[in-house]
Amino acid sequence: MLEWVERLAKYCSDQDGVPLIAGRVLGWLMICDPPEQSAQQIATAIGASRASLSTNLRLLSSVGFVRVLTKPASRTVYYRVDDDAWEKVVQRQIASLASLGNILHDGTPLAGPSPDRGGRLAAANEVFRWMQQIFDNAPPLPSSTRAAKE
Amino acid sequence: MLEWVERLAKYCSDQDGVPLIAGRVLGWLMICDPPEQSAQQIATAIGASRASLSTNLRLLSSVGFVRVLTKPASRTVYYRVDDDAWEKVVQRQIASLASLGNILHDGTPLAGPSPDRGGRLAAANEVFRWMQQIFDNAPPLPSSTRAAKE
DNA sequence: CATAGGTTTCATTGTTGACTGAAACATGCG
DNA sequence: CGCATGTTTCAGTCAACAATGAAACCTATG
Repeated sequence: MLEWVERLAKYCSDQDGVPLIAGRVLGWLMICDPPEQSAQQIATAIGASRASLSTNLRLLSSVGFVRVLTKPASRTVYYRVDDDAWEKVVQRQIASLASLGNILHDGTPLAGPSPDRGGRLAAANEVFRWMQQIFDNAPPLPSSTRAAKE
Repeated sequence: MLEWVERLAKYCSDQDGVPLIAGRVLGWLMICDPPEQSAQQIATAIGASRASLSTNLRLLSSVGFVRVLTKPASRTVYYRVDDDAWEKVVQRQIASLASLGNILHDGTPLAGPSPDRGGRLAAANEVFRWMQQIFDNAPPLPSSTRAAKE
């Protein structure tokens, strides 16, 4: 249970630069029952200070990974992971790669007209064209399919 | 010229956690003439200490982004960006996302059997299946095409 | 075998950013 | 109005890491 949370948190921290505690929050919110929990509940579950929770919950909701919801007749705020959180993660990674492709594309005219037989920038640009093409021909994301069902 | 290098370096540092100087080295090696340069040359080009160059060149070659090559009758070591460097970047990002998909998949049995009507983990797993499928149906990478040409 | 050009190691410095406790802040209830 | 519960802000600590200069380390060449 908590080991799995820690595994996900480690991924977030190592690979994506997300604060460790934010990763733990995400992990916990993916498997907790019920799916919506107060800052206090999360804090005790993952063993972090309330201050950290405040900071990280604000971060996570500002980037759209968790939803903030309030229940009637209760003054506590509940947090819940957004159903499309991981889709956003994937989309952002792809967008980030695309922008890297743009940078490299912009660099093409700068490369010296040297005996650089088709290497370097040409190879780089090919890769990003390849990626572009893949996503152009890709089926729609699951979320849009889900939305269309209604 | 150097502004472009800086732009790429900033991307590397901000988005990928690569040290700023390593990003500058990569950028410079993408557009310099000739394509292979000594640590000294790079150092003066991007304005960094030789110590930093040593550290970052070791890093970059250990992860396969730059090649180390020596010329006969010269004791200086030359560095050159690998033609497939950016392809590796893309591949690693994809692999990283796939491993994230695995983590989330492994979490599925942990989710409480609560009234979590198809949300959360199910949605997450859909996204990664979607991604998997895309790359399964994708054309081969440019590098393999290039290799086949010979 | 000494030297010179080039590269690496080492210890230090500076900066960044996560994390925390304590205090301040809001808000529903008696 | 005061209290209790829950959340946020603030200032400070601490660890991690990039970057550097200086010194040590090769190794071809004369």
